[in-house]
Amino acid sequence: MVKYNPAKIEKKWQKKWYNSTLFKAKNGSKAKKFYLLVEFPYPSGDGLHVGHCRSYTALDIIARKRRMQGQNVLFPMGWDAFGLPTENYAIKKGVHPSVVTKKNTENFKKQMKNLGLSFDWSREINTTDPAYYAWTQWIFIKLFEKGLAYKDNININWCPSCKIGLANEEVVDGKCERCGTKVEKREKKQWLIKITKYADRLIKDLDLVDYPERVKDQQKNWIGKSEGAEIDFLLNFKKDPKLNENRGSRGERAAIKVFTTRPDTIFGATYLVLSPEHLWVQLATDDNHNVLENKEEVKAYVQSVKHKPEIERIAEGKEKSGVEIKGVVAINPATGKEIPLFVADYVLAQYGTGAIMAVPADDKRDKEFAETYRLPIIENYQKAGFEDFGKKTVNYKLRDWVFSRQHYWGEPIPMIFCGQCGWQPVPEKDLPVELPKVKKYQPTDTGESPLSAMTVWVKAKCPTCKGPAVRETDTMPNWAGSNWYYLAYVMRGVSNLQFPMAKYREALKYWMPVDWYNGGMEHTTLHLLYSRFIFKFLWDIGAVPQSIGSEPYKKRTSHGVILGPGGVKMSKSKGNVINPDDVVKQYGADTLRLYEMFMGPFDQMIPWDPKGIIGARRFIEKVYVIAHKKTFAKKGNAHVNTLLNKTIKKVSEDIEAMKFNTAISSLMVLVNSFSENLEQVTKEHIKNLLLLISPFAPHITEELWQNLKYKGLCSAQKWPVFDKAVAKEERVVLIVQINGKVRDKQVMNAGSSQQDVEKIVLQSEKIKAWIAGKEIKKVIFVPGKLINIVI
RNA sequence: GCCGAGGUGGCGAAAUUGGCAGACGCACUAGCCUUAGGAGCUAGUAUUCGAAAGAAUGUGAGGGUUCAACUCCCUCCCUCGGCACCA
Repeated sequence: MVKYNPAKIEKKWQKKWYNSTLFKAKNGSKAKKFYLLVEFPYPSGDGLHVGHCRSYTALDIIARKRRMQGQNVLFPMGWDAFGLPTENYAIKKGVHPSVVTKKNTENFKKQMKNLGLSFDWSREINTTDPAYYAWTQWIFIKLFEKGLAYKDNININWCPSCKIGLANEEVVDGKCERCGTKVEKREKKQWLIKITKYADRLIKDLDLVDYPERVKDQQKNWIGKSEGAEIDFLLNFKKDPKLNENRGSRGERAAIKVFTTRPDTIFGATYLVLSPEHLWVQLATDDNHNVLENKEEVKAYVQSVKHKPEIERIAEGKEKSGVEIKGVVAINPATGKEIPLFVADYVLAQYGTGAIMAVPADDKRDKEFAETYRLPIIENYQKAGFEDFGKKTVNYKLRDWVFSRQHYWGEPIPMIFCGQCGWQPVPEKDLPVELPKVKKYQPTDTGESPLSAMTVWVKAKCPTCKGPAVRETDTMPNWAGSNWYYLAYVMRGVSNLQFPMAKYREALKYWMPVDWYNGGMEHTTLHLLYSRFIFKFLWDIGAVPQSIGSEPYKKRTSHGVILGPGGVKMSKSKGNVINPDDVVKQYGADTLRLYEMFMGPFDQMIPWDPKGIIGARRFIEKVYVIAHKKTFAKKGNAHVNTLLNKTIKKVSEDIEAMKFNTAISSLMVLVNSFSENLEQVTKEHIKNLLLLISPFAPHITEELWQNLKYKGLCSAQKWPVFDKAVAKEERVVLIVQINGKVRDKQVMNAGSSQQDVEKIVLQSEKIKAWIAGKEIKKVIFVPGKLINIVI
């Protein structure tokens, strides 16, 4: 017998597959469509990670099985290639980022092919391809046209090391997600996208999709909807009582508006707190006003907060700080009593109205503050009706999405600024706005994008008045390209992403929405939320057909992270990174695939066990030996027949439920049983075994399929069908319990009645000994399973 | 603090309309085979007692429901993930 040589076998079959149309999705096919998507990678210089292999293999198994079941499967792959590591590498080595990207994507693709992944490479996409980002820019323009993209001077999270503005999502523990440097506050004009306008729908429409509960919960939590009321607290100016006579244009008195989710606690409100950034505080402390008794003190406090880094402001266990605003008091509308005003940084400017009514008896933070500043705490106060005071309103934690980056390696924001006409979008016919070649990729010290140094490129004509104008030099964040990539795969099946959108209507109608989308939990409040939002927007403006619904992904699953041996995180610095190339070289791709699927539950974090992988290799070799047996039985062993049928059911169901570990374990049980009953194994048995294993270990099964002189590719065969009649066991082991404890086992016919079972059981010596001298109180009988005698 | 997931042998784990706890794999032990083994084959492997048959105990802790609980209910502890001065 020839020895199992994965290196040779695997190359051979990969060549056959990738030169065929086996993995190609067919536009307009009558077969049931199945759009299976796995998050496309950022092609880093490190190459594929074993974690990539795990989720790709998992979905590959599903894709292969569904194809065998006759479905028209779209299983595409591409590259999310804009990003900082590539840019940093380019800066260091002086190579253009596009050159680095090309090298990296080629390596990734080669590695994926080495694993035998059944991607439809004819639809490959790359977010850095100008034909691709023309659309990313087009979407931005649509957002602008609908008033959902705007430029505003905001306090941004600034990483002094990367010299880049960060979105809230990119700040972890007050530090830059990428480099770990402490994030500072910096005021800067930035493009923002109004995702907040979609907050409510992004929560509500979660009811329409099949996502894991933890994903839904995390998104809801992140959006953070809370219902409450806005209540006006009238002001009483003590220092300058004349102001109390002043009325606004509609005759109203000056008041502070607060937001609360508990208007019923208003009788317990003993003071108000305004955030340092509150507009009223700014006005009251400016040069034109003189209503406060301690203007300088308040001003100094506001200044001190402004320069405090974010981490210090939110530091855990930090004592609350603030100052009283003297010379003005507020009137509690419920009690009519005067209460003091404070400015304190524990109240956030961005949330609600930037001001709160403090109820120290009911709120932990207010209590802390009240205790520090010796403010009255009313323990037992009258509860108000929810709607007795104020106006009902809703607030969200979600903020608008900061969409500007001061970097080179990203999509240029397709906007032109004209002194006469203001911000104007680049006309569609001029898309894409291509990234110009620059000499230096470094961000500038002023925080401007490197593109700003390209004076020739920056100069532009205003699309509206044709006067002199300048281009926007900021680029988009690296989430921009992945907002719509699931549409790009569909479009690639029609043309190479040419305009206009109308071209793709039929294809989109056929393929969308994505039937099953797998990705990482770390994207739940980032990419997954962003892309849902952008899809809803495109749906709203009719860019995609209405018939496909307002959610891009029908079903979402997520994979667990692979940890290094011993359960620690894999990282270069710890030196515990497993390189899939090495594993393929040593054991073969089929072994790697099997092991990664067998190591544990797919959605769970799991440590790599360098020894464990040998089990997967042994399994393949066992199959190899069995399939090379010289003669086959004519008639199969009844037990083996039954087991095979049960395994067909188990494997089919387990693949759909992503219980790959138990699917493989049942295949191992089957193979072990084949080995034990080798004389009674038929060719048909082996054929079915190969079909069942083929999605998991596609190379070896092709080879054995060919050796057995079967026609065509194993991967192109029909998936075996479970036969209920054959799967039925005739003889079963019946458990005999006394008082709920197992005392005996009896083999008998599956359909035996209680009387028959009792007769047999009561004759057994073991049972006789147990019941001797005792009275039988009760007998519980579960047909085909168990009998329990209570004595 | 809030939300979510989880806790089972030496290790990864399996078992859910409540019905044999530990399937499958790794590791380990003994034996066989081999010039050799980091290869292969056979047997064993939760704990305690026992030569064995067998018995008792056992799924984070404690209580409860039930003929029967890893599974359901109550109280508590621990680990991991996410969010967090969001009023």
